[in-house]
Amino acid sequence: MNEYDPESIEKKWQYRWEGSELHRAKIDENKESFYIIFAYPGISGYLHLGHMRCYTYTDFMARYKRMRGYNVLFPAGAHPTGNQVISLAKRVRENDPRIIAYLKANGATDDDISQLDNPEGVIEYFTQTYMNEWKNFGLSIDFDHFTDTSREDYSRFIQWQFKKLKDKGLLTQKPYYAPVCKNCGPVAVDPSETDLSKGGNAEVQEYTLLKFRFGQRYITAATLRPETVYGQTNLWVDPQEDFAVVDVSGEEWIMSDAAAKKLGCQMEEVEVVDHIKGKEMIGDKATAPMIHRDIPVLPANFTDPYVGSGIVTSVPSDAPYDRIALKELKSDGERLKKYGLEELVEDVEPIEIIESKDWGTNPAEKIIHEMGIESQDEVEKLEEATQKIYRAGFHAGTMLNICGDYAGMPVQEAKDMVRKEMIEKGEADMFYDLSEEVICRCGGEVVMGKIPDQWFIRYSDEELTEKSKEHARTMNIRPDTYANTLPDTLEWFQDRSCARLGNWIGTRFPMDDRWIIEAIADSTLYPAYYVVAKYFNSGKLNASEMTEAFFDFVYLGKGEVDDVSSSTGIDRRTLQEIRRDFMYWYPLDINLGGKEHMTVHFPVFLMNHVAILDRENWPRGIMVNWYLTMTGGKISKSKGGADPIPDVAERFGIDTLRLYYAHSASPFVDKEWNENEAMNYKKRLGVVWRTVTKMKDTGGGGSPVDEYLRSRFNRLLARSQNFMDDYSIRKAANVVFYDVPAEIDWYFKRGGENGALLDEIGENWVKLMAPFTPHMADELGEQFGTEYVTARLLPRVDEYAISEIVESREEYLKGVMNDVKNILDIAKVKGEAIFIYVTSEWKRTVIERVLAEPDKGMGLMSALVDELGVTPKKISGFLRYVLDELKTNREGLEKARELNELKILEGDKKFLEGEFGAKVEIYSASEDAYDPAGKKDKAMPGKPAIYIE
RNA sequence: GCGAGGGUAGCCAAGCAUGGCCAAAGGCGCAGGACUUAAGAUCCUGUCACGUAGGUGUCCGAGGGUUCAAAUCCCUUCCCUCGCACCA
Repeated sequence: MNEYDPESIEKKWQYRWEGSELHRAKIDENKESFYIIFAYPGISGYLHLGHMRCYTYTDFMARYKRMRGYNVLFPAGAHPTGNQVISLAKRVRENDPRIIAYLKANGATDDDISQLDNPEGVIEYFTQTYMNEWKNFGLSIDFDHFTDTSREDYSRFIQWQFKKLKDKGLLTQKPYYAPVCKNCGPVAVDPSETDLSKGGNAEVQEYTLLKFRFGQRYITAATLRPETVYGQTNLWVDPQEDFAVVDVSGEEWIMSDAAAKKLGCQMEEVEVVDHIKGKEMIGDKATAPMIHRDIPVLPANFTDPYVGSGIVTSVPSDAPYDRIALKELKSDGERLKKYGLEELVEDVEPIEIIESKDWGTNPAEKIIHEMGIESQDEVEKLEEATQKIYRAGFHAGTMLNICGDYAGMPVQEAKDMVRKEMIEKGEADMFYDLSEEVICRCGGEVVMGKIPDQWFIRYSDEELTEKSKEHARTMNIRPDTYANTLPDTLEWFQDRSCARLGNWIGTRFPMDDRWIIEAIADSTLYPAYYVVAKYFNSGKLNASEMTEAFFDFVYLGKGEVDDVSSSTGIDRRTLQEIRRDFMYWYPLDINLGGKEHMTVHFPVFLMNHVAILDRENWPRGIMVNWYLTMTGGKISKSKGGADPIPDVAERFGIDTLRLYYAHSASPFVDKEWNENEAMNYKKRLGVVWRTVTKMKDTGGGGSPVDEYLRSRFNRLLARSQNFMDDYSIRKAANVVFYDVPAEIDWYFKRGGENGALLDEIGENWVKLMAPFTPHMADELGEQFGTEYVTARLLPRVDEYAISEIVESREEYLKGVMNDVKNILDIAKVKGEAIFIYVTSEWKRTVIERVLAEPDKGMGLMSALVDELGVTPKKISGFLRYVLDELKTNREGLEKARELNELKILEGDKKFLEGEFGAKVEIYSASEDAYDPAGKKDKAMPGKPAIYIE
């Protein structure tokens, strides 16, 4: 027969599947439905092998369930919501050489590229590309249900969803602070974010802006540690700097110009009315918040106008910077004199406020001493010291007695309470900033801005949270670790902003069309929409007909069909058909997605279902897959680093890649892509191919090993199905592609050649392969005379074929062969003749008696001595051994008891002689036989004695 | 920081829930052989150490403990990876 040629096979079958109805889901009330999706991809570039891992797992399950008799719906879609598509189009329009090279490397033609200079073109091109790649991977997707989130019909659905959320009181508006670009509006600050040109690693800092009364004005100082206000001793101001005087709702606040600008984005009515030089403030006093003490303003040069307010409140007990600056100042006579501070500085000493186990009550002093810090210019060391003290203080610190109402309280608790009290009393305010400079792709600066009327979905709602948690516990969630953590995640899940102002792709907010619904929020309930999308795609529905009444009827069963029909213009039959479709396919059985979704998509996916749909339609399962990585990091669409899929597919073959996904690692660990390993899977498929070929070409008669193969195959068949039912994809693939062929090899080795049996098992084996390597399976199936093995049912386990005794016979034989090999290895004998002595019958009798009365122990001795006619010494020795074995290996004893060893070995004498190229003689230890080394007595049931010469 | 997961032989990777046929599956790599050749082949054998008889010793990040018995259970400790919200 022919050689394994993946390329031609895969093309052939993909073409045939495409022309068939095999993957189209049709309602069949006689079949149980199984509805599975993968989390659809956002459109930001080409798919890579990491995505395909997730999609392929979905296909394994879809194909497996189909072959187990379920009616499977497996749709797909794409998610262009957001600004990735817009920015990609913009870069193409600007002829960005990097993006052009990326597109070309992935096979885009000049024609394609010319189409990509506008968002619509990008969406069109990539949705087509994705669909092609899915088809090329042999995914059994029903494309009749395809949708993407930029389409008008999808928007109709999302608007309905948000109306429902509004009706349930789950939408709310409140102020929100977020990174914004002046030109582009809100932006995400994230290392993988393509819309930033700088500062992706920045973190949002939540400062408390302390207000120090300073005459008619206030000096402001921003701190991350509001609880340390009890230890304030002075303020630090850079005498070289100029500061702005800002009018904030009638009060005058002093801060750096940069801070004033930032504050302007976070508060209304902020206006710079004056300026003041830093040195003008030096030596004066200001009244500190909370402690209401007058503290001096002292000169320092470590302050930074771009951090906080540019002015620092000094807590020398807990802040290494402050401690060292104070020391330096005190010993700098010249400077003290210059500003006339000699007396003022005398009383400024650290005030102990917090105690922690590791750092005592004066941590700053301790750490600068330990780290040998001598100057405020040693920035790196000081940053490290600050971090250390901050962590220790926050987690292990306790407020000391001096801290008023908060004395004795852990720092963790005191922190928020102190801040709250000061804000309520008007002595402080919130101030948000980014930890480093962030620049938008457009070149504009990104700052923290206040959005006063941000829309949120109220995921904090108690009833919703409780219902979702309760339901999550009943769901089928893989892996188990996620099943355990999901309820907790739901618990801490807070309100989440769900819309944004400005221009990007998405659905207009139905209550206020200045807003566009955000990307996480418009992709929670979409499995419900796939069902409807089919009717839109086929032209049976148009978007304008998708009214609130329509969706209410389809998803909630609300309203009379006649009313809905007349209000929407959709005919009754279509309405009823869609409703029936929805009720047939829903609920969703599995939502499969990458681990990045664990704290993002999956919780909101679940909560929106619970919030909006009836209980019977809440999702049943979630499966999370881990990443495929490339040396070091996760593969990223935005950063490239992954080979274009068509190239890889051509080199390895699709079935190879599919087997690689299935078998090289469990779905629940990260896996590093390894070409060498992938190559080995290609070889493995070659081996499988040849084995099947050999099975088909062998046509002999029956033999005793037939029973064994039948037993083993059925056992493995059952095992593989148990694994698949348990989502243990890797284990199932291991059985199918390694364990089964190993048994078939053994069968051939033992001289098996039963043509009918091999045909039967061969075809059944091919069916087992089908979910994993469908192209190869259909090709091999066809050679057995079955068209579309992938569309058949998996074979049923024949329980009667499974036989312990038949299998243990072969195990026994393997054991004996292993012992012989062992001896041949170590004992340097020629191995021309092998003598095997099977145990004496009396030993078997001892085992019988022990198994019959296991509690009697050595008490069995006297009866045995009478009965067996063997010397008591031999009996007691063996009995002791058996009693010992009984504790650890009862099963082994039971098996040994049942074997007719002599018969097995006699039957396979020729085989053994062939294997070892030696003469084999078999005796019972009870008979008188050639035994020059006195081995006979060593024979045990299940383990014969062996002598070789 | 918060939360989760993990460290098993040269590498990848099972096993751990339910302690005992666990020197620890399987794959890769490596070595030797067979075959016969240009194929990224295939097949067999070996691959912790020692051992001229199927055995013994040591071993599952490190250190303790429980137990007749620990890769598996408990405690301590070191190291690694990942997710953390307006990014999909």
